[in-house]
Amino acid sequence: MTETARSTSTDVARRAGVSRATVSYVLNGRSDQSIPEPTRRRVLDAANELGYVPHAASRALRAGRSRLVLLIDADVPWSTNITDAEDALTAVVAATGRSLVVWRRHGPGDLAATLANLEPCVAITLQPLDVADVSLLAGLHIPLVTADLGTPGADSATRVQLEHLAGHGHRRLGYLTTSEPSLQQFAGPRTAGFLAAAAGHGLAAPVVVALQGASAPDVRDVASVLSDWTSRPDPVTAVACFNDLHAAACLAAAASLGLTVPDDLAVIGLDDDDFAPFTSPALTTVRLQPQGLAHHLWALATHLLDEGPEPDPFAPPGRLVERASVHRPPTAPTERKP
Amino acid sequence: MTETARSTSTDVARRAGVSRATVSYVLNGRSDQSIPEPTRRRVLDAANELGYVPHAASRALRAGRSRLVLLIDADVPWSTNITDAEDALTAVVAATGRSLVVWRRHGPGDLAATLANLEPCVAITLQPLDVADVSLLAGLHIPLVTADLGTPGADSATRVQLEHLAGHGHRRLGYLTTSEPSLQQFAGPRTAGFLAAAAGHGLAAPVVVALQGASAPDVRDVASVLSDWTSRPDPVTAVACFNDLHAAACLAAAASLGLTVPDDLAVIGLDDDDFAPFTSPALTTVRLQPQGLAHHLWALATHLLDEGPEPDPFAPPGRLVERASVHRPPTAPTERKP
DNA sequence: GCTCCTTACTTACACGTGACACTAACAAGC
DNA sequence: GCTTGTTAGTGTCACGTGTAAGTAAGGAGC
Repeated sequence: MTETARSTSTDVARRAGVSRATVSYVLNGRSDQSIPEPTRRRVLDAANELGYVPHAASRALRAGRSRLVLLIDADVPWSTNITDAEDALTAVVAATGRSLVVWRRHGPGDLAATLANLEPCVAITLQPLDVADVSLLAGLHIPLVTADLGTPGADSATRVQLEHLAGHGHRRLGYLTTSEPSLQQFAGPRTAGFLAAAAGHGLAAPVVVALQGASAPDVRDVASVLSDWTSRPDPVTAVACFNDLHAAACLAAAASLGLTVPDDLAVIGLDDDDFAPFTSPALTTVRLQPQGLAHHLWALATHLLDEGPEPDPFAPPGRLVERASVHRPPTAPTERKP
Repeated sequence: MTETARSTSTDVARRAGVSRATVSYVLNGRSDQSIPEPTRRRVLDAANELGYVPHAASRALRAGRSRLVLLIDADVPWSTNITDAEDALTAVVAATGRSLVVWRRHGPGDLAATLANLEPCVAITLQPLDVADVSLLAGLHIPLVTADLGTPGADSATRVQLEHLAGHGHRRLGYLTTSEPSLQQFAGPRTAGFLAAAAGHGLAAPVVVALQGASAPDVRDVASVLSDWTSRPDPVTAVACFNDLHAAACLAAAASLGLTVPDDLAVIGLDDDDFAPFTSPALTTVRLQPQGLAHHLWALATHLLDEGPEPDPFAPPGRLVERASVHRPPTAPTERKP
């Protein structure tokens, strides 16, 4: 196999015996141009035989917009839900002929450099950017789609947490969350949603504690919180957590205090991470369904791009995954997945 | 603020009172062109005032190569090590003025579509692609860098696992891995590395079992394996696992069988995932150091691109993270991180 | 005064695509 | 036979950049 050059639309035109314009009309399937079937076929065959693929950069230059969609990920710890959301978004975007690529920001100054290399694209972010970044995008005329998860009621998953605990008779609740700045975008609405749901069920306001720690809290810190909560006059009997990692820390802390889960203390997580079946006891948690979020985000994007209709506000629904950390299951705490 | 158009090098030239070529020479810092300081300064000031950023698509068209590096990720479950490797690679690539973007493949046919949208770029993959994909890249003249982790001795992390177990007196070992096809690229070398290290230490060949399961194995399957291993005439006293998720399943299975870890059975993982401190007992594991891998990959890339020197083969080193699943720590099994 | 060399630029092309405007050939209408 | 309309195309420009080739001005050499 010799060193062959990339074939261009000029090569296709020459091989099909037509002009380059005709090639463009055929391959872009324009209906306002009359192209007889034999010619159309000649062009298509030539393109196939040459393995012609339009040059992305050239096309982006001409169109003023590339077919890339940049997902700007914050530098936060991963969870199943984030990768699920990414996968769903990848599929949705691919269905429109575009491609989603993910960029994890590394420092504050990197965004400008990255955009300079991607430029005529579309950007999506799962958490709000600060003012400087937004004006950066505006200066380059890059449309930005933001998942506004901060709207009231946006986090219905915490309602699922609360309803499960309340349904099992727990009246005095604790909420364990994080004080990590980069996670506040998620932590804020979740805490608010949990408190609102508790109020809606006529429960006393849950006690909330936010612990530091870049990805996970320290077990000793959690133990001291639990020790405090369970030794009150009206002891906390159930703890809902910001995510599964916090819940796992909570289980470890309970064990170190000699508390039995779920009898002395119920614990519920959020995310359904891969390790959730393997904690002791196996973690009851709530799984988000990010496929809907992906469709919502892309609807927002098309609204910005092609003037599609503005989509309704959207709250990703949560699905309860019942294991053994809120109440004892009828059988052994091991599980068999489908 | 009015709707202003993107500024181009023509705008900069007009504002500085020079031709577009001069602008290009100044901004690209060409040393073979003589540009007096006052002119240089006028151009730089004009570019700053207009917020000029070169158009990425146009530049890629002209240069025949974009400044994007595409990391092709397989559709495998995440671990701390993969995201660490991505982050390190992002930093290394950014230091060269290029940008790394990540694409998670979703189906077999998607690669062609994605490349058509990115085209004049560079591709990096952490696991080998099949023949069709490689020829696809070749047809589009996209350089491909592959991390060849399958070379002998490439997985030194398993040697760390073995040495820790052997150092604590374990002579009869089990190795628990996965039969999942998409993970074989990692599983194969790891198993081979563990067996080789065991032979090197004069131990009997470890018993190996590969379980199915897309991300994690089923606890009952693991329990039946452990039950078998521990009831032999020469019972297995320590188990090394493919990753931390398998190790967590192993701990849960041991608990369900009434085995005490580490007294009845030692368990060691690989990855140091975020949840590892929270298992019961806290998981002893091995953390890979992917920063070195990132540098190695980029050295391979520059070798392909600019004819830099070919780098030496590289094996990412593993670092032992000692917790409580191989031997009892002197104090309580909770831990405080720095 | 003429050539030769350097300095400080400018003009013009190429990269590959998409699309508007134009045209040659031919049939229909009267 | 002339206009009008349709069919099946083609010629050419624009997108924004990087750079090779060209050129006008000014001084040195004789």
